[in-house]
Amino acid sequence: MTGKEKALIEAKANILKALGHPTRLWMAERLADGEKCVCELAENIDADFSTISKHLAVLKQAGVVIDEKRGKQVYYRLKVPCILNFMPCIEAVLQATAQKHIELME
Amino acid sequence: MTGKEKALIEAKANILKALGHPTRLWMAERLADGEKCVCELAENIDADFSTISKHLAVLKQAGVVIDEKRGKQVYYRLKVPCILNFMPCIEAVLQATAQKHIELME
DNA sequence: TTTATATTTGGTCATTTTACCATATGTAAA
DNA sequence: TTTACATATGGTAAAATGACCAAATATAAA
Repeated sequence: MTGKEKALIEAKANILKALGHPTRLWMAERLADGEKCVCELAENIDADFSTISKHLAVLKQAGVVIDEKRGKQVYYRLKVPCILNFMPCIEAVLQATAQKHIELME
Repeated sequence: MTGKEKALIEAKANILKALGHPTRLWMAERLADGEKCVCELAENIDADFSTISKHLAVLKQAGVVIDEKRGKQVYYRLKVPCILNFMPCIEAVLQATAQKHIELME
């Protein structure tokens, strides 16, 4: 594996890792239907505001979202919406894993 | 968010997290063109065998791969191949993040 | 059987991650 | 300009992760 290939794999893994946390994945899914300010994203998450802010920073650093400050608020949106096209497949994995998760999908 | 929704998000995040490590992502991509035994996967990875084995265990636990022992060897394969359909989009994210990564994609 | 090969498991340690609190920063409203 | 609001940042402690080594297990070959 060349250095370039290695760097590429690392960059890709980094994106998946960013999405690999329940809070961050939830926020990314929320952004599927358009931008939201931090306060809107925070509404349904039971965590400190600082925690939420840091999760958003991780998504931003990974290139999954971009932010824009407008007035007092900061709006986040998906940078590349296809990100979420993946979800049906992820759910297929869960289906295939049956037993343990099948009831989640009903 | 109901308990069920929370559990679902956690399960999905867990799959993404499993793929969110360079070694594991690399192995998953390797499996795209069919099953491989651990020894084959290990060939191009510079890490202890025990480390590789543990990474495979993570992928297995997440439901990304399944294993089958045949003779002295254990063969792994993707459980739901669509997993890798995601990669073009991941690469699109890298493209969009330009500057820092653009040279990786040439 | 003994021995060699392939893979997994258990233990340990350094590093990373995540959550919270407190505090800082930027902007709009009073 | 104060003040209030929205968000980010720094610090810190607890938990999770990842890497290695040593040892266990399973199977095939001698």
